[in-house]
Amino acid sequence: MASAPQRCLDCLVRDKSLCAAVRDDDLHTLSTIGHRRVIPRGQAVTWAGDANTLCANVVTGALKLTATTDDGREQIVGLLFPGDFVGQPFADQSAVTATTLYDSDLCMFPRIAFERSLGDHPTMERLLLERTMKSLIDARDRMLTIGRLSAQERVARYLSDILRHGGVENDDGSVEIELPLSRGDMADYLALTIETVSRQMTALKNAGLIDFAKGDRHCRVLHPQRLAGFAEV
Amino acid sequence: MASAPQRCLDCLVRDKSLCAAVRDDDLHTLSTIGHRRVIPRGQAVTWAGDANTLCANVVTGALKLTATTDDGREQIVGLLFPGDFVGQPFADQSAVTATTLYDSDLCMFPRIAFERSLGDHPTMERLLLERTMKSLIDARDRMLTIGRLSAQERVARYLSDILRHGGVENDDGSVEIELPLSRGDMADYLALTIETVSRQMTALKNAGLIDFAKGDRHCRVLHPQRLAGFAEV
DNA sequence: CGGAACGTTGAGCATAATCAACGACTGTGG
DNA sequence: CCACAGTCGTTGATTATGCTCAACGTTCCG
Repeated sequence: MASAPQRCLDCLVRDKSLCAAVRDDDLHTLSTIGHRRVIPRGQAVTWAGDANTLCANVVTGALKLTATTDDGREQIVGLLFPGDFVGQPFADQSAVTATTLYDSDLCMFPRIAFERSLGDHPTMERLLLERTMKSLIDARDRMLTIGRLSAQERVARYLSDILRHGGVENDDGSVEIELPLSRGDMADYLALTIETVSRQMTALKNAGLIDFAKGDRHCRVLHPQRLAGFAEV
Repeated sequence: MASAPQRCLDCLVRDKSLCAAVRDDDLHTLSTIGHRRVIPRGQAVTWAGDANTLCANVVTGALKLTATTDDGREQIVGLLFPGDFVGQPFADQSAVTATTLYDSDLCMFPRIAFERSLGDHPTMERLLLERTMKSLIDARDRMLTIGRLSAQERVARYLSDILRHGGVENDDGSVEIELPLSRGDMADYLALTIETVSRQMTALKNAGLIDFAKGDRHCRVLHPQRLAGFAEV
């Protein structure tokens, strides 16, 4: 039996993606159906309502999952980062539109072939189940955020979430974070308008909680504790 | 090998619950770990944040899944009806509070034992995966509803959803529906207040779209098409 | 230089929340 | 049998939150 190709063994997300559930020896078949591709920033890889042909692992970059009304109102219903899985096995139609936020490297599989792989690798199917359940909890948690928190709380909560995942701590207790979303995308994520997001950011700045020394997308959180306090929940 | 007990073969949700993925011959082990219990209306069966010990199939009745803020703001993040599955395998903590909306008959399993059963029955695990993905789509769809629709649209959409699932059509094209939620629960479901829900219901009534001849919880939809039009999306 | 994308800020407004009162219905206990 | 409290739903008056519309600054890139 052929062994796994080096490009899979060396993959940046070998231990973070669904592939983590597959042993090196068994990686062969998966590797034959998957192919890597860099998708430029701002490009959609699946469209809500269209035929569901694609599954993929995010290797680098980030994507937003969006739902939209007929008249164009948009809601970001999920964010994907390296190691995350894109797509919905066993569905004929795509439920969401997936768009890259940066140039993103995806390891793409034809949906049908990927479904077969799931059947061949129970450990991978189990991991997908656990991740799907985790995504469901996230989605429900965001229903509470969107439905019941004030604009101020939503923004504070968003910053706190980012801080929890990838903040870099300074000596003085402040934390530096990179904001993966533009103000517009933050608005679509938090179900607000751009203007409201902007106003709440300046409000937090004026309150001395955060600072923007290095540009709009780089944020220094001066008082992580107090910020978390604003986020309630 | 022992065969499945008659109470399982005769079960109301034999073909609708996760058990539908298990053949009669294999139902034995599942039947030994499950026990039926009627939970009175308004009682919680899992609490968000508490130890996650329970999984169950809904046999009769209905439940709401809720998330709440520290200060008591509530959001209904899901509704469960006969055949639906309650619980989250592989998690130590419950993410949501599940509360009965009516006296409800549940077929309950200890979580750990149920997880073992999932491993023993790949077809059931597959069905759970598909249902979890379906729930995720529902949750994301509701994020759009809650985040981007007006009060009027949310209420119209809610009624349309119910109509689609279990409306009884009359000769004249109107459709009768039973509302499973009180105005208060509708408010928590749609991220509105009771007053706003009430006002929107009367607005729809005054617009000649719906009628309440048989009480507040029974609704006659006079113009399903036009109602759907109000729901946009 | 001009234009596009992004972000901020201000003024005014609209939608839904809040606060309050009231009616209908149900079950309980005197 | 009635009084009573409790739950549920409706309606009105007022307010506040966040949206809309508009202007303007900055950065980046052709």
